[in-house]
Amino acid sequence: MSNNVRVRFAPSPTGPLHIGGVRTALFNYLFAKKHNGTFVLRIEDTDQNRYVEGAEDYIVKSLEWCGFPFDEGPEKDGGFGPYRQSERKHLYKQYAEQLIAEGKAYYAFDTAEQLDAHRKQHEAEGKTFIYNWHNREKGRLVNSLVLTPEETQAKIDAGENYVIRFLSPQDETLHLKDIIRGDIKIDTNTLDDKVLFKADGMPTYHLANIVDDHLMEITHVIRGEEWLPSLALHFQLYDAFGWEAPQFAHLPLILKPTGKGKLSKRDGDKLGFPVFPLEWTDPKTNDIARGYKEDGYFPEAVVNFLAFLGWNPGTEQEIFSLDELISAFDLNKVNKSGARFDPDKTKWFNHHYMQEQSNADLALAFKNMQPELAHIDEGYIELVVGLVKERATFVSDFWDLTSYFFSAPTSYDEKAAKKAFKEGTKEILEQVKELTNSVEDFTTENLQNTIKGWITSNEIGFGKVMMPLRLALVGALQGPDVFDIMFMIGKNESVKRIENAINSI
RNA sequence: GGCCCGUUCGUCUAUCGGCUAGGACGCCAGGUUUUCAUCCUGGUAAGAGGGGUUCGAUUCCCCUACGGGCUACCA
Repeated sequence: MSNNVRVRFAPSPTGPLHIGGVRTALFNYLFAKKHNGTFVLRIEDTDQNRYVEGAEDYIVKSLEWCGFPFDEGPEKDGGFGPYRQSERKHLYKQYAEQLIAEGKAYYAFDTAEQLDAHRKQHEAEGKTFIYNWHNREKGRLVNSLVLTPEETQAKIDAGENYVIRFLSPQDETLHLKDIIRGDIKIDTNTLDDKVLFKADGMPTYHLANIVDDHLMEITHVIRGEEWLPSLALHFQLYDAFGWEAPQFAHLPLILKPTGKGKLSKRDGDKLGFPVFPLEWTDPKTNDIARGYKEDGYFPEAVVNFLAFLGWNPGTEQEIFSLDELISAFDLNKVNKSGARFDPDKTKWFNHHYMQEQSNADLALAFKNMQPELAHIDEGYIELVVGLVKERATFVSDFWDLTSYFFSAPTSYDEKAAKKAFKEGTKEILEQVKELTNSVEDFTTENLQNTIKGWITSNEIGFGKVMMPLRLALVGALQGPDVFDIMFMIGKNESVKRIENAINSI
């Protein structure tokens, strides 16, 4: 086996990629790049019933948007393809049969109904049904261990449905190794004889996974904690085949922001945040699930907060670019316990990355989003964005923050008007209008000098002038520096808005 | 029910036997901005409980409690 690190992200195309899956992909990517290794995408579509149209494409697009595309995968063969398990179908059966030939697996003919009845009966008796030697002894199970070879062959010849099950040993203690969790001991007597090969001719996840990881020379399996209970089986399978097992790392789960359980789509709907990277339209119901991209998150922000769900560098640095993550990443620093998802912190990250975007890029995004801006000069939008971006978290915040740069206020905030428009305000605004008109070279600085100078020399009080002036220009008591606003909208528009205010007091 | 994993501020987390238990988000207060927001400063708040081991436990071990996952011919 080569020394090159090879990891794989192996989702099932059963729907949009959950944010937890994106995190798993990210950790695989970081680990691979950290060790100059290869990041493989493998599509695990062995369950034909759950296949969803468009899901694979969605997965690929999601990884691209996040900024960590795979090195090897569907349509990108690195010499280990094909990368869809449905296209590798022909590979698996021989391995299952090899195990049968070696006495490490066996045929089972039990129907779903029979198994269900067994489980129900055990439950009624307060016992646990385990499909292994416990029940074999009683002869209730129909498989090649209790039937004679002739009976077994007869059933197969008759075309009866069968599965192939792994024969797990009696009275053994397995010692499993996990990079994140250390050593785990398992008593084989608690293990089911898992199905490796299904009646429909497809392998189960367990078989396909082990065969493919071996054939694709995967060195490290980094996956979610929900797989931990399968680890014993997987180790036994490697052992049964005589293959060297990769190293395993089971990532902690991402939990709901509040309440019990792991993060689900419903939490996002309920608390108002996406749980998918990209928007997804369900092909059957046409239901739309929102995505981080469409909600206005920057991929850098998504990557940064995802990286900190279950991992941290051990320093006090929290802002990391993808490259910085690669050099800082370490599987040994991954936490064991589940991480609650915090939508507020993701917003904080987005606000941070907003400040790092260029005004030109933001202006373009803003313009594309806002129909009112269709005919506005991009250079102007860029200047406006530069004035307000520090107070925005999303591009979609811009319109509320800047609409008065593009059109005059049509009303004045009631509370603000009460505060700003008082006795004598009308006269003051008349004067301000005159002053504004008198400024020849209409710059922020000249405006400021003129109006502030006038306030000071006449001892009027800044609040009495600045508040109504702001309200006249903006319509509310908010926004950046008043003189910046006047400069941006220009002399004529400034004068017009002051007049409007005078007329409405 | 059975098996497995976990447990530090409300949340994400640092600490790898010797600390006034650190940082970030959130929240609160003050300052800057003669507006609002940003920003800056400060504050709030934690090692589940009980036993051990040890000169000394958040840190190691055991029990309990709680949380999570798995328990399909799904991945």
